[in-house]
Amino acid sequence: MASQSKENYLKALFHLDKKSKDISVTELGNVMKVKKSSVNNMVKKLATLGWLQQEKYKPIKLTAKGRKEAALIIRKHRLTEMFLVNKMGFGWEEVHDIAEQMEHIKSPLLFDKMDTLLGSPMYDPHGSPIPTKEGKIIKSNFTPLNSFSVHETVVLKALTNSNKEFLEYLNTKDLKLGKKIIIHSIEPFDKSMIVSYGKHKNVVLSQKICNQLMCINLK
Amino acid sequence: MASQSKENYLKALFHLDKKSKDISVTELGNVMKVKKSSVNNMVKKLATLGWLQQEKYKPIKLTAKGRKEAALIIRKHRLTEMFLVNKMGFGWEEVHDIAEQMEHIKSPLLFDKMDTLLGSPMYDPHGSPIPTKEGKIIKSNFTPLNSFSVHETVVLKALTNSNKEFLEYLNTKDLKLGKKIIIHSIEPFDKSMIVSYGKHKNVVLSQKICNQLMCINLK
DNA sequence: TTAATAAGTTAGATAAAACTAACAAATTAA
DNA sequence: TTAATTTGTTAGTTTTATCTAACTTATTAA
Repeated sequence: MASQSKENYLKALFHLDKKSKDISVTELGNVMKVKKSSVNNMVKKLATLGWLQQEKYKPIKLTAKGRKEAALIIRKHRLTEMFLVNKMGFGWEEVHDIAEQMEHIKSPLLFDKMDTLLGSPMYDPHGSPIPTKEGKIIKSNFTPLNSFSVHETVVLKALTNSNKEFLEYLNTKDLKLGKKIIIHSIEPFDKSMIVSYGKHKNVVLSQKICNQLMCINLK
Repeated sequence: MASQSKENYLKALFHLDKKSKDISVTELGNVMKVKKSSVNNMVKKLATLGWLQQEKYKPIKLTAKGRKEAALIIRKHRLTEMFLVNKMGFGWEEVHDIAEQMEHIKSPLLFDKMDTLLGSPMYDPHGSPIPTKEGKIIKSNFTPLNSFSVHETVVLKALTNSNKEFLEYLNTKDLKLGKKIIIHSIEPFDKSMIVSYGKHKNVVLSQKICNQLMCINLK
């Protein structure tokens, strides 16, 4: 059974892997907030666990085994977030730090129970897919609000970023997953959008915000 | 913020303190399953945290601060157990190991929420009192089934021991907290009792078992 | 295409929490 | 009351995960 530290590296590796396939020691160090010599050290240990492959001076490559292991940790994280929000009444902005600790708990039973009580949810409260018990992750076909055009109506399905400040901003705007968003216009110079959703009419959303709101076209 | 290891020592100290006031290095080592030199080392660190007082070759004395800190960890443990049983459908024999991990989670909010959802319970699923947020523990006036006499009727209120095997044994006997137990007779030589409770008539309970069933006289 | 810079590696140090082995103090038994 | 035993302490080692500093390889720019 792996230490919490190893599990955290593995998670970071997994997230970097999604973006770029090739992972650098420096990048991983930045994410983990440790020096690159520490990364180097740890990477050797993770290699002996079969979670990644490493050749001197070459980028780090996660193995299938490492990816699966990571997915199972992320499963615990996301199930916890869903449980905290849907069963315990937490706001979506409050659950990350708790899930960050709970994801290291060794108890298949606990997470199975959460899964059952939640009815095997496919997404967490921020719209991120929950990996299956087999470590499979469904690929969502959501695209940023940015990528849609004027007069389109879309549904907010997920966020690319779940940091507290962003979520609190969305709370002030009453922007929740599932909301139907109508795009009225797009400012040519700053790419901000004027949209309506629910009771909120002609709300301005900056490009930065729009880029983090993952949507699908309303059929 | 203290490490998990320190928190575990503190808990062990608290439980030993309840029994004997004076705590020895050897005793603590036995409970923690570490060598006494390790205990000695750790005790010095806990002393600098103000959790205990130590004089060379003298027994260890928990401070009020240490006792309070310990009570707050035990509060998290017992609230978790109660939550797992009452809100998630776990059996009382399944929750100890999970709570053992959850008690180290840093999130006052999580445990406040459990407390609220449970309606601020006074006891955990094994009948142990849940310390208050201020670190106070109510003293229960329960006594072992042993201590009662023939023809008395008592109510099972708590267990002195919550190990899995014992709890599974109680499950097979359908012995739950709150059951009214009538004492029919006591064997003079082995002190076993013949009792009835609920639908179960003339059940034999060994002295060892009776000693771990904490009851009160039915008024 | 060499020189500067960035990225990766190695060696040695530190802190936490455990260990073993040796020793000192306290307790118990002869 | 001395001797044996138990209990407690100290010193030095190990493992994990970090660090700094020095060094090597790779990449980028002049």
